[in-house]
Amino acid sequence: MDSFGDTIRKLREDNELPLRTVAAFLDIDQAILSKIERGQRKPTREQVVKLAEYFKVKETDFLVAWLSDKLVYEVEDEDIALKALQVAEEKVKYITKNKGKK
Amino acid sequence: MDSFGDTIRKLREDNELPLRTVAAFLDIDQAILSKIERGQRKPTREQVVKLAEYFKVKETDFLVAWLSDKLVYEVEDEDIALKALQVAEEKVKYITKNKGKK
DNA sequence: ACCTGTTTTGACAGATTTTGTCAAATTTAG
DNA sequence: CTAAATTTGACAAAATCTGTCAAAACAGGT
Repeated sequence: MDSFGDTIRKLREDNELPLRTVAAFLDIDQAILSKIERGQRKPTREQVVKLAEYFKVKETDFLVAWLSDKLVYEVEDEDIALKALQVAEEKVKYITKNKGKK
Repeated sequence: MDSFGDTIRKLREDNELPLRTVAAFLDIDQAILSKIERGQRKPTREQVVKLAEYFKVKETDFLVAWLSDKLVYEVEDEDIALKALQVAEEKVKYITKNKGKK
């Protein structure tokens, strides 16, 4: 069960790229990328999109990994985490179902 | 499928209380409470807890409604919203399962 | 129409969080 | 030991959050 950070670290290491190179492509300091890879910082949506492009991964896959990480982060110190996620799921289903109506 | 704001508005109106009164209990301006009820502002965790106390509702129920609202807010303009929630659910299950280990 | 109390709106401000830079320290690989 | 790569932490600018305040809009009663 890898976090987004784990994923891009593996990709970067498999391609034997230094932080510097990838960070330059993202237009940020390598310190930030280092922290993102280790889960100390959350990347922005734009950075995730760029990373998908850079590593030639389906953008949607990266976005799902990133967004779900954010959700986990948001609920993780609540013991009602699971329940909240499930209720949120129902709400989203309800909302998309009634999209455009009324 | 009510949002947290809908819920407390109904409770307040059922008890025929003006915004002023409830807002005073929360120690905020009534303008904020008005916005919270209509979903224009997100209440803080502490406010949710106080509201549960005020309306004599189980704190957990309010926290679930509140947290799930926040989650919906966070994903709602992504078309991968549902998938992200589901992945987040898996991650949370995985994390709580391995709590205290390693 | 006119009061009176309630609610909503929007401009504003202070506090907090996010997002990043930079340089120094640490780690890793020869 | 050296050189490159990575990590750490102090700091700053920008963005977001949380609230106040006063004016505008609304609702009900007389």
